[in-house]
Amino acid sequence: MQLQGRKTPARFITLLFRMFTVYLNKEMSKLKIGTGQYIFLAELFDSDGRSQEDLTRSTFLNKANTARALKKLEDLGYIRRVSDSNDQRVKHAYLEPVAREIEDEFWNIILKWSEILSRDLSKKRKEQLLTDLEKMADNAFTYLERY
Amino acid sequence: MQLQGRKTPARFITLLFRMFTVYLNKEMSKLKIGTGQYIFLAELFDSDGRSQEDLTRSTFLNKANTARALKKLEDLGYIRRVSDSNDQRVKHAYLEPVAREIEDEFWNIILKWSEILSRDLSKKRKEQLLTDLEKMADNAFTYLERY
DNA sequence: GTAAATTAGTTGACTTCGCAACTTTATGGC
DNA sequence: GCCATAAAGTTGCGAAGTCAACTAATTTAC
Repeated sequence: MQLQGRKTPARFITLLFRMFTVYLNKEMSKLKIGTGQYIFLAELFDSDGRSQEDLTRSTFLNKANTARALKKLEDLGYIRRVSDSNDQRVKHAYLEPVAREIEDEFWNIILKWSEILSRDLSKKRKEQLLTDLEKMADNAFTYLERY
Repeated sequence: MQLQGRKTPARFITLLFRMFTVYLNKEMSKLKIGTGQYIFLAELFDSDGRSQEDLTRSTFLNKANTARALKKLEDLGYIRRVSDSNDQRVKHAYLEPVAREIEDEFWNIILKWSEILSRDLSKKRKEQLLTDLEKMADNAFTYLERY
């Protein structure tokens, strides 16, 4: 693969994301979900019952998009949305059993891609890389927070 | 920043891309371009006169999307599209002087983000990270090629 | 040399995403 | 308590992206 021109982290991340999207579009179609729903399912598998506002913040997507993606997941039967009893403005998203049924396959798709990416990297290198990726994400987050 | 749940390269890349998009949307609006045009301008600044097919392959976007994004860049006056004299099917995209005028500012926006990301990483660490990102991109590319 | 297959690009229909305006509910100041 | 403000979610509209069907030009097979 020949990336001509400037090699910056930003360029590689864009490229890696684009390739991941191509992969996801093919693999996730088996589970009847698209790239628009993938990220929300991942968040909910990590911790169920989050509010839309919370999901919006942790995905860095727009709240309008969150509302529509969750609506679609609800229509598909993967989640249900429940109003907070203390604050009627807030809606929490809860996974339905159907979602749990695909959870293993879902993570396998993500893990497979992660293995493809880190092929031929030593265990030590992989760990270092994950640490650095986390550091970058943290730096970006801190910057955007005080933007 | 608290990424709960599984820490895989794939998750971090998704997150980093999302944050980059938020940043780009704000910064690139100064140059009157959106995220849809950014990636094509970057490619053309790297090497001018590429064909749409070539740009489609190196961005991992859909050729339909390439056609429309270039049409928009053409309408904005940033590029012109010229048919190949040997193969009338092929169209090459060439940067117009107006595009060259914003090139420095364009790259500064990208470089600034790259610096934000790698803040507090040693020079050695940064180099290692770039090498590893390139390796991952190469692995992904190889995989998708023989998909 | 010509018909069939391939390739580059375009278009239509649809999904994903952002922005801004809106509704509804909650909070703060006085 | 009451009004202004804020906060969570929804909706309209336009931009960005995918897929599949199409057109036009080129290549391949015989």
